[in-house]
Amino acid sequence: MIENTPLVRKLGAFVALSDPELSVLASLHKRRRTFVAGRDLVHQGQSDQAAYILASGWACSYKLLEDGQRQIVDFQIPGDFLGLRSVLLYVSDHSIEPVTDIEVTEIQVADLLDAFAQTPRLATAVLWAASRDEAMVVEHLVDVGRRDAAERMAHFLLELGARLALVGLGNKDGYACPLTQYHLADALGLSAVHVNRVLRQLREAGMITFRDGFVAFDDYDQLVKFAQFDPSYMDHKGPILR
Amino acid sequence: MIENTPLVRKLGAFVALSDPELSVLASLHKRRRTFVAGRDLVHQGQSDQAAYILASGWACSYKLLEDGQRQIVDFQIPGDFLGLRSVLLYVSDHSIEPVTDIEVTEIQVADLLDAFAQTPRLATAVLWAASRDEAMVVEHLVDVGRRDAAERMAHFLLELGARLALVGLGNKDGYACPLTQYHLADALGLSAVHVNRVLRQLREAGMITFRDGFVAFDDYDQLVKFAQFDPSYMDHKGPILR
DNA sequence: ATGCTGCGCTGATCCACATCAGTCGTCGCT
DNA sequence: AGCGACGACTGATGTGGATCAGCGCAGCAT
Repeated sequence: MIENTPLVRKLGAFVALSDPELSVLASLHKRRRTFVAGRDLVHQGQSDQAAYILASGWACSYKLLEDGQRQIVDFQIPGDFLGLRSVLLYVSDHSIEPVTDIEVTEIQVADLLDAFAQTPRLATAVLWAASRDEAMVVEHLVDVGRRDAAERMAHFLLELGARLALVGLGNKDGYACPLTQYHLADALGLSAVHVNRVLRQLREAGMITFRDGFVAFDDYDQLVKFAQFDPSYMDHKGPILR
Repeated sequence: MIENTPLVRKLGAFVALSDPELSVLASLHKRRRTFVAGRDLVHQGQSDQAAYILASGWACSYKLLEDGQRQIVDFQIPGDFLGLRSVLLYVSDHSIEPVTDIEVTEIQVADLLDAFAQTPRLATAVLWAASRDEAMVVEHLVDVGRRDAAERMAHFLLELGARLALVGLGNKDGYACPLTQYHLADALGLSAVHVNRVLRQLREAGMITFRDGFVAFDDYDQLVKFAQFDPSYMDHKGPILR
């Protein structure tokens, strides 16, 4: 029996993968590595040959500006690719930092591309996963461009919750969240001070509590309404492509 | 001889495609269609089976919020896919509006996926193109999240110029640009009023002139420095994968 | 010739959010 | 027990950019 990794679960939501396809996928899982929180895996500008799949823990990808500001682009949770884009574009346009200690499996790109030749449906599945990642970045862009601080925070925490729920790490009550307020600030284009204020507002409004590494949805429905959150694009019940 | 479309030129920058591969690609180009400026091709929430490749003209993809605000996510220029993500995710999470009258060729997704099976390198090339699009959205996110209005405008217009230069529609002097100040406002998360002010500042600083449907880089080097623009990620001289 | 509409442009006012300058509580270390 | 590091938290002050209100000009229709 082929192991049920977070990645397999994720891709399986899009294409129904056959046993041979699953075994090709499993054969990609090479060297297992661990990284400690805070020490970058990938640096902006670095050329690398390997990508990773996150097995446990959280990471974030970000871009640094010359003046020292940073913008966190996305957080990665178990089952997500790390640095796939860096490898495809040959030079990394961003850095990746583990938020917690993390475990990953390394993938050689050459192997991945070979696998596409053997099982084209895998290529389709990976393309789908990449599209899904892009959709997340797009939603994040809307957050930062067009929502005020409170809506932005609410929407962002809801979306993170929806993603975590997909891999069994959260539900409508909340989820464990190792992020600091500084992470939220860098992700949402706010100052840490303002993040704190906004979190207090949301807490006092009875909608959400962010405390002690845990996000609690105190009133999920009100929150969804307030943030204009539309979870439809992650609502697939089964594989789209059979 | 296989025709040299903008798409072929773009994908060719990443993978050196063989003649059989090129002919598979050419066979995808089905029905040719035109759309008039301002009338949406794709609506948020719509489920569709076809994607398009833009042959001429400009389009933009955007998301609408309930309160009527909109965030333009990206502009598409000749050679770019339209609605590929919509199709892969099955439901479109965004709308697409032609900025000018446009010509497109329609692609059935089923055909595209079949083509992957015949020529896996094509799958790799499309995955690369999708990654490149994502990189652009990421850069856009950094613009909106962490740059002030003037830097944001400068960086954005530079990036657009770099993309257009890749397909022969611009150079370091400038490019033809059909966007209104409202488009810029919706893309950059600013009000149209402020866009106008910022454009005046940049013009008076002798860096860039946006006027009469034309963007002129008055002092390219100063502009690059001011915007902290790093064009490296579009600097490929030839195919990466042979 | 006379509006009308779309786009570019401008000054005045206001508010959301950044910045500054701290306090407090909780760890882990010596 | 004492110290330093870190994260959460707060009020005072300043500012970038939105909003409002309005003008000028072109192209187009009547």
